[in-house]
Amino acid sequence: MFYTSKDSFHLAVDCVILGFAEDSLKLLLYKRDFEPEKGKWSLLGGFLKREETLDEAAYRVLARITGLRNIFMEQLSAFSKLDRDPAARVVSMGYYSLININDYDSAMLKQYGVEWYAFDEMPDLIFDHDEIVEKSLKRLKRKAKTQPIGFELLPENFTITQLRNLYEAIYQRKLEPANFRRKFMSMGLLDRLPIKDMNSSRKGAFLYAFNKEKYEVLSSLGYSFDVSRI
Amino acid sequence: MFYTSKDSFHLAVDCVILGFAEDSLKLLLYKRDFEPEKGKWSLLGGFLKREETLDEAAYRVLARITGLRNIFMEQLSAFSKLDRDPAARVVSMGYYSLININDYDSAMLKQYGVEWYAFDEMPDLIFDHDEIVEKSLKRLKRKAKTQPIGFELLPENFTITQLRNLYEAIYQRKLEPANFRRKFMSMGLLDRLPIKDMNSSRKGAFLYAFNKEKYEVLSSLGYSFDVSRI
DNA sequence: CCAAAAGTGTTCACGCTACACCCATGC
DNA sequence: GCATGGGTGTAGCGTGAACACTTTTGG
Repeated sequence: MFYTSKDSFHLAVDCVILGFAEDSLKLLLYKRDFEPEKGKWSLLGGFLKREETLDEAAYRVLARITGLRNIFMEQLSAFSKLDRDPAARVVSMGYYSLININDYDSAMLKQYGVEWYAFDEMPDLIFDHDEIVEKSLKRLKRKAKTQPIGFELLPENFTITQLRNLYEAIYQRKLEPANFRRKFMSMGLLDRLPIKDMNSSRKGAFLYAFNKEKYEVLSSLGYSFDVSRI
Repeated sequence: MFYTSKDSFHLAVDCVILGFAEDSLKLLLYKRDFEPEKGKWSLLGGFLKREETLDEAAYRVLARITGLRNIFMEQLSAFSKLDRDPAARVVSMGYYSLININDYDSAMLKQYGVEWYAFDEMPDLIFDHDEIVEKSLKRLKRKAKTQPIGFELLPENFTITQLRNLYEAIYQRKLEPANFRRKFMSMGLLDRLPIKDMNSSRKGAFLYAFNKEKYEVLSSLGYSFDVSRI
């Protein structure tokens, strides 16, 4: 039959799992307990199975380690260099996901040999995983400007200063506190709670929640989220 | 050995080849001369071979039909639904490329059974190829706003009106001629030639050329191409 | 009262919008 | 001279950038 004459390939998914804590972006890395490259650090990955799509495989890998479902996750791109995995020809689909680091069950960390790393303290990764990480950061930077995906990285309630710290970590530059606040307030997508966070200042800072429903309504009416010019 | 226990898959590439003529965007479609779905229209595609990357496979497919090389081409995303190809499990990587339709050797059209279609006159496509096409249009729309990729679709020399017609086709809305002209002129990336195109008006319209070198210099200095607000 | 973070006000400049207007030329 | 598309001028408005200022409260 026609198709059987064609080459076939192992297909994998590799996930860049991003979180935000202590005012900086982190990613979850895995210390390999199997060959090749046993003992070295890598992204979380796995092989595609016959009865699942790539997206399903990526969610399976994520859920196995973090226990989390219904997470923001997106395809990056395919990585298909001939010798990227020295042991065999493997084509890999890169994914990235954004998780609220507090939701993450830290008991899982030891159990699976995974660890959070800030980007400037990251060990060398195997294969072309550095390239996948780089791509995920670029994507996050681009996407955060026109879609409210930043909130995926924050707890449900947050102060404007926390939100600004997140955007400063993503954009990698300082943002004017006054103008940043006004910009986000003016979009009308943040609900102010009658609660103050008293940890960071004597005056206390109001907590806010992102109103996803309102975003979707406005979005469907043609309004666009745009924080590309802050 | 570890890897041999894993499933393996046929991998394909499918290319959305876009051109611009008669003030509208077109794509190159292929009338299949093999099963499955023989006689129906599809994107140009092919199977990945053992000794090539996905990008190489996409360029090979493009070159075979158009004879063109050094073309703008980019990965869209992977398509991996279980039954997308009824004959076998095939995971496909979608690509899109932008070509100057005049460079295209029209003798090839008949020889390979391919044809240009405007989007509103497009026949139904096989498998999930409509989805791939849709994705390519979305990508083009997004990308054209912050990168000068529109020029890939035009001949080397063009009038400002032609350029505006292209952007109107991409954005799918009318643009103010006066403001559009000023916006592009102010970027300093268009070289005016001492030649007028006399076809479209009595007065004649100057021809321009996109100065890629200047763009790359400015780009590396941190200036950004941005026509997102016209 | 003071320090420090939260939050508000205000000015300025730039760039987009809208539309009026001039230009060149073939008929 | 007039119709037509090419091209310029310009007033008004909105918004981002910068920075001064007020508020709150624990020490």
